[in-house]
Amino acid sequence: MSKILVVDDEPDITELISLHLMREGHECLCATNGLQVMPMVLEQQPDLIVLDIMLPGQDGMSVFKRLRTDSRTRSVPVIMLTAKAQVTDKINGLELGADDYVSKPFSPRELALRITAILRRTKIVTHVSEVKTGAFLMDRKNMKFFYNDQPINLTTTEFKLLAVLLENTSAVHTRSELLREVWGYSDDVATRTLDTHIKRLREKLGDAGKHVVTIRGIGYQFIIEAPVAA
Amino acid sequence: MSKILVVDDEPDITELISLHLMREGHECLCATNGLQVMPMVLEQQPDLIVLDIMLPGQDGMSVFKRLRTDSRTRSVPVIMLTAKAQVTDKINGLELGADDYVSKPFSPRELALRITAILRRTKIVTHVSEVKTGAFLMDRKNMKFFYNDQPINLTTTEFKLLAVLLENTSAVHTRSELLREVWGYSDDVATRTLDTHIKRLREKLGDAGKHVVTIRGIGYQFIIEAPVAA
DNA sequence: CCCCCATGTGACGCAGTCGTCACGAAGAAC
DNA sequence: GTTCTTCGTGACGACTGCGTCACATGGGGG
Repeated sequence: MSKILVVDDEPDITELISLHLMREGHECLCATNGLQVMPMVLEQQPDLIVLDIMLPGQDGMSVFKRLRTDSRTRSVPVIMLTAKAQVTDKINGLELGADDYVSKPFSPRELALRITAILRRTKIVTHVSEVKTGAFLMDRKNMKFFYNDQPINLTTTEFKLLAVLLENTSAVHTRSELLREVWGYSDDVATRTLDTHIKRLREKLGDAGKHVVTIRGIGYQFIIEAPVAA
Repeated sequence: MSKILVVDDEPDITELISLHLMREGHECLCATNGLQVMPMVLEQQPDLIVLDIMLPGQDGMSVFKRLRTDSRTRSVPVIMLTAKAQVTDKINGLELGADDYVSKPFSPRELALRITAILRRTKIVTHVSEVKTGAFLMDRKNMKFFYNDQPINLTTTEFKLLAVLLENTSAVHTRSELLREVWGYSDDVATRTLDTHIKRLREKLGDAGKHVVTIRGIGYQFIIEAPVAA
């Protein structure tokens, strides 16, 4: 049940494709002119785009480049469609960052399956959200945290706090920033809760707790570089 | 700089592939027998697998099925490799959930680019911590969950449970799978904990609780399609 | 050297969450 | 319809995690 944008100027092809896509249970949008693409993508936010290279108004390749250079559309998967079956073109498309490449004449069933494959990947992989920072590994999916491959059991609040600190290890995170990010406080509140949780975090981190550095009068910072031993 | 497992029994092909992969800066592992695959994947945790359909010991298709039915390996992208270029085989592979399909003879450069395309997708999407599924929005970063933009307060366990269910809305999640994924139970345990948490989840979801469907004797499934009204 | 203030630390009570159990309801098999 | 199994549900006790407070510590400015 995904929203798919098909961009092609040949009515019989778009019809063929959308027929198959709808049969698979997808919602299907169509555009026939390259200039319509960006506005449509921004407005409709499709889950995937099928893009013909040959287009009137603006050729498909430059449409594709625009999609990939705009941060709002960069992550939308694109399958390229073309009549030229030469390997060089195929490589051009993939090289630019297309997710797949299908040459005409193509089996609409195969296209539909390739679409499904990419959509599945998009969804599955989203869950692989392990972020490694130095000897620290943050596994968002299982909400687990590892230091030198040793699992460390953190509570929800501790996990969030550490996540914010690890998000940027070169910046100092002010007290109000942390209170906002972790606790959702919008205005400055004088509370010792943050201090207590920093303490608990340091305790659980053991040796690694030294990486959590107090910036007096400002806030806290997670410093990766080996902290100066006491 | 990704780890890639190439499974093929033809030395010249594996050599060709690994040469190109290493040139692109990837780390390359090889297996020549289907039986080696599962252990290697579990131990090495490759980022992507290139799998030939024709293998001694165990044919590629059944290796692939095993990879896709085990939750520990389900999310690893697989590119299928085959000598049979017929469309039917192509469809077979994609249908089973391969991420791509390349027929011999193939351009090693094209294969490398397809690999890069899939890896790029894998990585880009990893950073998107918000996953939208139908009217449901799961925000892993802030560990928040929304239904029709209404925030729903979930506990850690409830969040994990729902995350696994939403991971694949087209599959039934068995009781043992859920107990393993959420609670970390490795062997089958007879417990009513799961039932209770399903109940609590349904309560908190309110109307949307209907999407959590019991598959009697098997487990549970999150079904997006509008549930049959009572 | 002294004082002030920011932070560290331990203790405490409340609220929320968890797992278990007993009982009832609902399917499935026959 | 009967029986057996599976699942839903409510209640309960134990435990964990949380925020607050009081007091200790320690750095910096005067």
